[in-house]
Amino acid sequence: MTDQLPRRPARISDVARLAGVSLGTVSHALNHPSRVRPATLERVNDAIRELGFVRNANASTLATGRSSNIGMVAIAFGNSMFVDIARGAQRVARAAGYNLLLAGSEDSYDTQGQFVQFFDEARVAGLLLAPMEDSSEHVGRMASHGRPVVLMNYDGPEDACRVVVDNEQVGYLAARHLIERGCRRITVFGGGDEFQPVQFRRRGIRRAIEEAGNAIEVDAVSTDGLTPAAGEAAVAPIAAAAPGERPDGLLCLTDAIAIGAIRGLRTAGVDVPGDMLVMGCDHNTQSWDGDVTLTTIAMRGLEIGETAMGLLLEELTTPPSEHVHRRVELEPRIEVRASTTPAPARAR
Amino acid sequence: MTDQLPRRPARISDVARLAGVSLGTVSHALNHPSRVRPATLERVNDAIRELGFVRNANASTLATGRSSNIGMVAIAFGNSMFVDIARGAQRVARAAGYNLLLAGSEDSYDTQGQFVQFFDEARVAGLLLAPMEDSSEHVGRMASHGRPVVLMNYDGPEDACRVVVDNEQVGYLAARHLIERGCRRITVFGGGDEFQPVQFRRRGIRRAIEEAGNAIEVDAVSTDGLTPAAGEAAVAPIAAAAPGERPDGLLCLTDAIAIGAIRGLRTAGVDVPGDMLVMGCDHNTQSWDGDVTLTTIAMRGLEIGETAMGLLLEELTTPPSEHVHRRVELEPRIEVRASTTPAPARAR
DNA sequence: TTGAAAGCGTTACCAC
DNA sequence: GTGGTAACGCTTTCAA
Repeated sequence: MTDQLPRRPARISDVARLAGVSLGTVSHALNHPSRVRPATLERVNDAIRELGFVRNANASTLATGRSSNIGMVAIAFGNSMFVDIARGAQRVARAAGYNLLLAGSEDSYDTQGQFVQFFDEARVAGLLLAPMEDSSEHVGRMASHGRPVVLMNYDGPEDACRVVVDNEQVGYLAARHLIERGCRRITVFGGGDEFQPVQFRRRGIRRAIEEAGNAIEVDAVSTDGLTPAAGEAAVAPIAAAAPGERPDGLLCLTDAIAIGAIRGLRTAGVDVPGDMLVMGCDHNTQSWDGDVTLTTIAMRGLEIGETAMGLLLEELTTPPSEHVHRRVELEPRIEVRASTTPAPARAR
Repeated sequence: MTDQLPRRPARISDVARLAGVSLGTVSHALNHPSRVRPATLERVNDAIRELGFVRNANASTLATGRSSNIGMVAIAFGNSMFVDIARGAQRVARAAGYNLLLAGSEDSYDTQGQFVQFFDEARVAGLLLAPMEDSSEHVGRMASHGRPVVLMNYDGPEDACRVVVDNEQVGYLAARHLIERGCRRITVFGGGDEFQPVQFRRRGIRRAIEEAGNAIEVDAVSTDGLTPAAGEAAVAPIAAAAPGERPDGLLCLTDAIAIGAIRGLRTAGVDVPGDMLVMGCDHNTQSWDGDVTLTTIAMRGLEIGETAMGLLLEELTTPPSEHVHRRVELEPRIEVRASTTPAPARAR
């Protein structure tokens, strides 16, 4: 099959020599087959196969100045929304002849910057970025090098196209759901106020509460982080309160926190959903490993990815002078599950 | 901040001119700062900053013939095990100064081949591959170009290092769990016999059944695919059977199928875990969106990723003549949840 | 310590 | 149609 290991890969010139044609002809055969006589083409292809030749994309990008690679850096693929986004973007990219390269920033702005730099150095055609905070600096760097950036899931001052989900509506839907299920005393649970989606969700929650008039009592408990462990730790006082003293609904600002909270409550003997309804907000299936399935809000990741890649491709094929940045907003949807469905009403 | 958009990015020669040194000196400043006089270095760095210079990695890779990028292609990141693998690999790669680039083959051998080709063209240093079937062809191609490949989660004839989880043990643990929980009539549920992990799991199931003597009645139902929808469709006859006629335990060969099966059973009025215990096998949190939390087997993805990247880095730094391929096998662990925990025994 | 110059593998333009 | 040949931007060796 494969001959001896050719430590040095075959080059176009090797193919040319073997096929008995010139280097330029091989290049033509590769890039504009129609401009080459069929017989010659065949000889070239035979030589390519025989040598196991694989074109060097680095040289190619260097020579042409263009690349068919698009980079995507997301907060963390541990959050399944970003996996969905990646899948949606991937699909659209491939259909258009582009490759999507993925990198996870692991929740760190520095790491995000390193990956942006990496893709910049790799001279990708464009970048999809799902940041966690104002990333004008990173966006600006790419843009000043002529590489378009589309932001996802973040609304900031950056000068770029973006696709977001209406996070105020996320909070609104969540709060209204608990109210409709009979909660009169709701605790908004979780930290992360430095993250924009969380801020918006809080605003939506407020709107739902106001709509419900004075009927609802609300307070807030902060967690130290957004992990299940943080949720479990911070829920202890609530779990320890007397039945009459504790909230009947826990609105968690992320799914990860919700899972931890449920674990903490049940450990302390508070039943979910029997004694308290609990829900999450961000459809992070990766977090769904608790004992109870979680009501949450679907973030439509697939569509975010598809839309964002669509905007990027559009920008790629439009003269910069004619391009106008756009902002697309998608509506979230609630997904009701066991954690807010007390036994009597529970589907069997 | 950023000046006019320099449609053409700054090159080393631009930096050299601005700093008043030669091109070679700038390159030295970039790659061997210690060999450059501090004052010169500073002038160079100022120029770099001023011009917003970003090194062209394509040119660099082309000139040196080496790359600090490693590619990973996995079946699909919709399966959370592969996300875990990627995170583990990422961590180890970065610590060693490598970048990990991710691509999802979306369950298609062709797509996998295209990404392998892509990484081959990009001249990555090495490749992590989580294939779904014999990929000797892809492995061989990379290997013959001097690029090491480490396989993950697959045991095939390929000539390469690999990290696998003991899938026979997966099946064994699953079956023994159901037996211990009192099941006497178990249906092994799901298709995918063309996939190696599934084959191994079946073997382990058989071993557990044999160990239990003649006490256990077993049969098998095939699904048409591995999706929740396939599981839901195929479970209909079981759900329709009279209580005395149906199994008391359903051992699903993947989590995705299990979720579908549970949905189908409950829709038909069969309670899980009340009337029947159901479990999955592959710890795919992405599938966990049913009404009941799922007992499953943890696949230790993080460790697979870390170990595989470790092997790859080792191979990268060993002369090919001295390298000997290794196979590392990790032991799975069971995670018990609601779908196999009937009410009486259920933790509250 | 710095500079000049020869590649790295492709592409693309221009002759033939 | 095909064959030269000059870039592309960087690294690295060798001299100065």
